[in-house]
Amino acid sequence: MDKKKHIAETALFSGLNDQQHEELAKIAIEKKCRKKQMIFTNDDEGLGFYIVISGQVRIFRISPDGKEQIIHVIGEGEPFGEVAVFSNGNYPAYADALRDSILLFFPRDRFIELVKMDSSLSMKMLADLSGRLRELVSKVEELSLKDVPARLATYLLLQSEQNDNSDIVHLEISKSQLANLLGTIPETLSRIMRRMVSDDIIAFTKARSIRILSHERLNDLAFGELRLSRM
Amino acid sequence: MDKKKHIAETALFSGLNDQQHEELAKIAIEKKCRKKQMIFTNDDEGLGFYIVISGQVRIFRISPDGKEQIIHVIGEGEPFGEVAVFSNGNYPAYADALRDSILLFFPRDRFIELVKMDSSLSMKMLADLSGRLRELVSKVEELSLKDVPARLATYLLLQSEQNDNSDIVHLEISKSQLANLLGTIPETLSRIMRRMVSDDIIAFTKARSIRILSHERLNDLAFGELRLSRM
DNA sequence: GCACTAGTTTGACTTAAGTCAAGGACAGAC
DNA sequence: GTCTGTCCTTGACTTAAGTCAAACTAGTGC
Repeated sequence: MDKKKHIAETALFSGLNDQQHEELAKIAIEKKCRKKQMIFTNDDEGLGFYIVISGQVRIFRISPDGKEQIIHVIGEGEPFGEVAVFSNGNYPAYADALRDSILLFFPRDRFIELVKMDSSLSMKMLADLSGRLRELVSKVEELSLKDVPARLATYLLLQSEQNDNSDIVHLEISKSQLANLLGTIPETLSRIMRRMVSDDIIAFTKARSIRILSHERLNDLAFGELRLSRM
Repeated sequence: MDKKKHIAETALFSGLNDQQHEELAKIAIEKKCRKKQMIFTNDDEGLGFYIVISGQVRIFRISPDGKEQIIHVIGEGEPFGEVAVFSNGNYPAYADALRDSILLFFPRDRFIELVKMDSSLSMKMLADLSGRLRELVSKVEELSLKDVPARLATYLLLQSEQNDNSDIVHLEISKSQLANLLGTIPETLSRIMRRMVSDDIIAFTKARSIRILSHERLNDLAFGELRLSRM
């Protein structure tokens, strides 16, 4: 595998120069994991961070009675586990693979050496962590201040936006995992989708493909200006 | 006001040397604000970040119908607004003063110049943002996976822990604001406190002073291993 | 000390969403 | 094509917690 090429293609490191990519590739270790394989838990010491080269990883927490809350879904080219690199201690959550995945692992000590020597790399990492914080602030808002239909609407709009405001949203994760991401259970998600179909806001073209019938009404739903009909 | 002295006393910058404190003091601007004064909104461009020298600030989001979710309560010596410095765009939330406050403001452009020149400063900021991320991951977990009594129990245990596991917790914010922090409403908070008093888990010594009667049962409540009696 | 305002508590009632169970649909392996 | 296991849907029911309103308490300013 051409580690340097993959590193250069990530959003995180793409603005760095060839020499920097070379240095990063030197310390990066390729790791493969199978679907459902645990990558780290919150009992594990934070020995480094990862970038997904192929596949998909979720970062999540588990409650004592086994319920899961997904914090992030990490797609190709994206980093995860950075927090443990820059603050002593364990990883703050669990990470496992939603699909068979190939990862690059950056050992903490060696990576920190690079960061200390290279201010453009440290600026990249500061921007990365700040972006993560923005996401989490929004997630806290949604979990506290929005009901589940509004959360789903927000998610669908965001997926559409990442696809040039396309009418078709292809779910990149299963509905059960989507429920875990939205802070609800699969039963509730299923019911809400049915109500959105009944209200002509969305339609299902295939199992995991949703057509948005009205961006405007979906937007109103996301911002609390519309409620779903009861069934 | 001796800016350099205050900067040196903050957890964020305390490990830096005298010269660094000098540089930071040169760019820092003192700002005063009154209780309830808005410091920034999420429509404001992120021109810099702040440190609380005295007083108390909350970072929060508001829903369309006016409900508030507090993201962080910022006490003396603590920074806020850092996210906007390292990622382009607006501040990610609102900030206002819970008490009359004195702040130091660090303009974004001048601060970034310092960070780029000084790897120990960039490492400090990376650690700061990572600590913030840890807090937010826990908050997401609590809002999704814990009921309100467990959230309150968790909060009280944390306050106690920060006071050497004292039996007495003095609430540093009003109960209404505590409800906003815990993602609930004052009515619910009041009812749950009453049930905890009835179950002999806590007692009120004064309006804002809580005596923890059983750390163990409070801990069990926090981790879902105990439920409150109904009233 | 008094009046006013803000914060808190309490009651009655409603609702969003969870629990539990079972059936249906889909995907993968042989 | 068939079988098995997993994912998803649906129904019945329950519950945590929210809404609305009013009363009570605490804090502040004069």
